[in-house]
Amino acid sequence: MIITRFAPSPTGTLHIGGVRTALFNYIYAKQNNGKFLVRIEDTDQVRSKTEFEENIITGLHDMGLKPDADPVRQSERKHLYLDAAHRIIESGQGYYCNCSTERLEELRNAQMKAGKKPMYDGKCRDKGLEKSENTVLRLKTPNDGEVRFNDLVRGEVVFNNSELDDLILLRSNGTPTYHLCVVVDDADQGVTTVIRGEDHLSNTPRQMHIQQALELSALEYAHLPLVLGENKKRLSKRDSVTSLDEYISKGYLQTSMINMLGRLGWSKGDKEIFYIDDLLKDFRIQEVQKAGAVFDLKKLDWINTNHLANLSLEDFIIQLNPYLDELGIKTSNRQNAETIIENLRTTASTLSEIAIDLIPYFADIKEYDQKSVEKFIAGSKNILEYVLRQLEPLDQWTEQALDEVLAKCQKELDLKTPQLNQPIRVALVGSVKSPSLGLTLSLIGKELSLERIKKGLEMTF
RNA sequence: GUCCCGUUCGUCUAGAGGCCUAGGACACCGGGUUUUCAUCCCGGCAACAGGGGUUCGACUCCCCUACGGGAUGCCA
Repeated sequence: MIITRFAPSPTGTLHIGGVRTALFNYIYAKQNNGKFLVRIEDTDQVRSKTEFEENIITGLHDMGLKPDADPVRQSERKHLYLDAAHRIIESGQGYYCNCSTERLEELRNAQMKAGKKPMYDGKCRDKGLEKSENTVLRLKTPNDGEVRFNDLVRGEVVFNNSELDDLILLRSNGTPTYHLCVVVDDADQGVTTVIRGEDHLSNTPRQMHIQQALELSALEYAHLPLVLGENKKRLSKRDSVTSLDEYISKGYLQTSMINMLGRLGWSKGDKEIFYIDDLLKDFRIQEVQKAGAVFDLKKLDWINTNHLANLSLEDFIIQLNPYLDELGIKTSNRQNAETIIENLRTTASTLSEIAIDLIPYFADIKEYDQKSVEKFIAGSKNILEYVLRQLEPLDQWTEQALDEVLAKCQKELDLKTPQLNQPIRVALVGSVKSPSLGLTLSLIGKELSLERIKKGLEMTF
């Protein structure tokens, strides 16, 4: 059975690159009737925070990437790593080293100066030192030969052992390092396929050596190209929005994020809109691009517009509600709330912006667009007064009736449509953004419409 | 510095030696529909990093250079 895993370290919130890695792991597992696991790599006690761990777990949950077992924490499995380290010592494949960090530093500098690759020179390799307070445990890495593996996205990858040094397995304080933990955990959890970021590519041969020392079977690998920011550099908080929760709070749908991330670095014909089921059916990890891919916010907007449009009204409202709540908007005070939302649902590409556009229909206008006021209201006293007089006696406040009144006004005042409509529109919603005028009036209702027009009148001269 | 990986329109990509006058999508620009906005429709702009090979023929294969990224930690 195929078992994949997503192994984040809780040193920050879940970012979109991580979501993509998790997504691909999830898809690959599901496509093979396998399991998708989550492992929290929290061995860095200084930087790891439980709040980040929670953020990651809820983020995965929000994305619908449900693990097939409860997440495990490396901090709770130390005994496994120490056990493994012990076996490596016993089998003579590791050794204690007491080289000081100063010596290592000097060594590195000297090697770089000489134009060589910096690596540990194996000074303590055959000394047979005993464990003591200032010794680390190193792995005896083969000096020659090569490691090769077949990467699902890159094809065959080869590393010369001569490029690899004896890496540290146990720190002098006795704690295990990342490489040991990863290898031990993957084996313990029965992981068969490691799908991770390209930044781990050169870690792979090291980990394979640990596997060999532990007599573990080799794994299948897929190294994903990195998600890049607009500057073509690795996505960083400095220059772009990286955190999943920021996208969620801006009002991008879960399905849009999945679509965007799944389509990033991969394609299927001319298709652009994918839901998780489409990905499960068509995605092939072998088809993902080898080069890094820029995360394009404009494209995300477009994708979200499409996903929003595909929602039923009922689902749309369910998705929208939290954003309305966020603005303190109550839709319960209007019996035609659904109709309003139905007619305004395409005003923007994110739920948070749509919620903002809905303010005039459910609450007081927060602010009038000054330009529109100057352009359309300021000099329209006569128009507004006239329309107000025509509207006041109207009993049938329906779109059709309103359109008729409007048409009549236009004829009698001898105005072009926008000349009549725009001033009224701005008075009604505070900007030039609204559905057709008759509809807008009917949505807002008689009482409030008249009130707004009177208020508009106060802005004229 | 050294090692590894990568390089098609601004962006995501199609392209596995002749199908390429390099296709699609987003963005952008123009036009149309719409009383405004959004939607929608039509059209346009725009790329094989550079140089050498191999071949009758190269975006596709090989080499070099350039550029970008990653690794080089008692971080993960």
